[in-house]
Amino acid sequence: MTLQKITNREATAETARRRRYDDACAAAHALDLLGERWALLVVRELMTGPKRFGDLRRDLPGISANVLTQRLAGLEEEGILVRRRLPPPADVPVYELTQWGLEAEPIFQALGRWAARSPSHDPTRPFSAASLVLSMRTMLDAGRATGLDARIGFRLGRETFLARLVDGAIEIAAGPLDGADLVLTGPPAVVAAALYGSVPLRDLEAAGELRLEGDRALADRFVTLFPLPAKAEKAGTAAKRQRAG
Amino acid sequence: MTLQKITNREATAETARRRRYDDACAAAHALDLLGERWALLVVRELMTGPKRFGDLRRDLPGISANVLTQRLAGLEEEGILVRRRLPPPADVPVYELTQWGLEAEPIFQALGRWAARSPSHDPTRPFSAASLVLSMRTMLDAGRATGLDARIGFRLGRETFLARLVDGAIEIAAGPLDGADLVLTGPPAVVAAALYGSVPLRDLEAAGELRLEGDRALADRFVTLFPLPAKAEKAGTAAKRQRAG
DNA sequence: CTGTATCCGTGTTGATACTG
DNA sequence: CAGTATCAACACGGATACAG
Repeated sequence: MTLQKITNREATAETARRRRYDDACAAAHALDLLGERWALLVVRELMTGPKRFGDLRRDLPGISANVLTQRLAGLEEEGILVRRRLPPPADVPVYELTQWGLEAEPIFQALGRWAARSPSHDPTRPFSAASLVLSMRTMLDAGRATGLDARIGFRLGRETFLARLVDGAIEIAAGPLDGADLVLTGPPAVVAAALYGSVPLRDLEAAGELRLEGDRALADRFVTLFPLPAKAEKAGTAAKRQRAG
Repeated sequence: MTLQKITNREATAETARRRRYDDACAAAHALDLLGERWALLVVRELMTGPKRFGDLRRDLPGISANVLTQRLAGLEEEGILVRRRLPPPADVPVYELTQWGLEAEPIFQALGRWAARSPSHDPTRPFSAASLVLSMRTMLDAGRATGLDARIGFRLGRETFLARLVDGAIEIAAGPLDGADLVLTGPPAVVAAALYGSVPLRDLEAAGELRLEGDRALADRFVTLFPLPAKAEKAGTAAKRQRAG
């Protein structure tokens, strides 16, 4: 049995090496590190702060426990995250990105900005709190936000986030909602519907899916700050044009 | 046999749907589009212009013909690239990114910038011409390049590229070397060794791996324009520090 | 040259069960 | 709650051979 384990480990190590791209390009190396299925989404979920194993399972619909275990081990080995224990009295294991892991955020911004133009993007899927936070950081239109100075709180499931809008920039972090001018409470998908789906705030409120507390005029302006780019042409259209031209 | 094919197609379509992330996050959708093995590298190779099937096979060491076929089909279906025929007398099939596909370049820049800090990055691997061009666009230090106005040509295998340095920015495209102040000839990996590996130009020249024609002082300055970021801490170091702190 | 067909090893997944 | 262990199904990737 031990022999079996050893040969298995050697076999998987060997194939892991074979599955890497034999390519000096740094982008290809990034895929060696983050390209396995689920890896990037695990990192995404940790971008807003440390999480427990069970949190990650809940926030990544479809991942199985053993795959999550493998990804966490691999990402830790590469120095992208750290497994540690919260100090007592919590004393529970959590996974936390390293500084370098945190610096992967521009990757999500580039991916998100680009894919927002995809004709086949379906936004009516599960949406995690971390995704919402990252998307706001990504999609804020600096021009539309200039001159706005405000604090907006979000209650998304069990977590709370505070956003500070200053001079066309946005800063969002998990934490208490002290001093918020406005607080939005609801599932991430509903907040997203308001920001990106052009669903009127009062409709969401009337449906009981979203709760607003505080400066409602601020809320009305806030939902206009995240314009989506135009969709790319559907597959085939571009080809037809090329043939016609 | 036809029945077999049909059921196979249905089966693969079904699993393709299952293998997508059930996630509204745009970054997750980007992974649905580009996350399959080799997909992103195929796009990378096309970032510098249309290529033929055989070119892609050559420039992607390790990809197999059927995988390349599948990826090209998938990327075409999503509207990321187009298969077309070059006009006579060439009259050969080529693959070309759509406008939207070209807009994926920031993804490579984010991935490359981040992975350049990886402790496990091994730059002594095969290096394609497209990778070199993208890496120069990514890593140019605008500060170091200010005030520099020059045209530098590259002969990399069968292809030639002309870079225009203007006011801290770089523009590189495939094309003739007309009006170049300097021309570098050699394999992409050797040029990379000069730009990123701090290998002196005259050593590479003496070894017969690189040829310089034109303004040699310009060459000496050019190779200083692409500084690499500091490596992240090795896996374990950060963890130790966290435990110690 | 441009792919397609086929075979096979194996990684991924999801389920179940189990440990601490 | 936080994983580990095992297993079966299956599609994917890779190599080779082959076809238009």
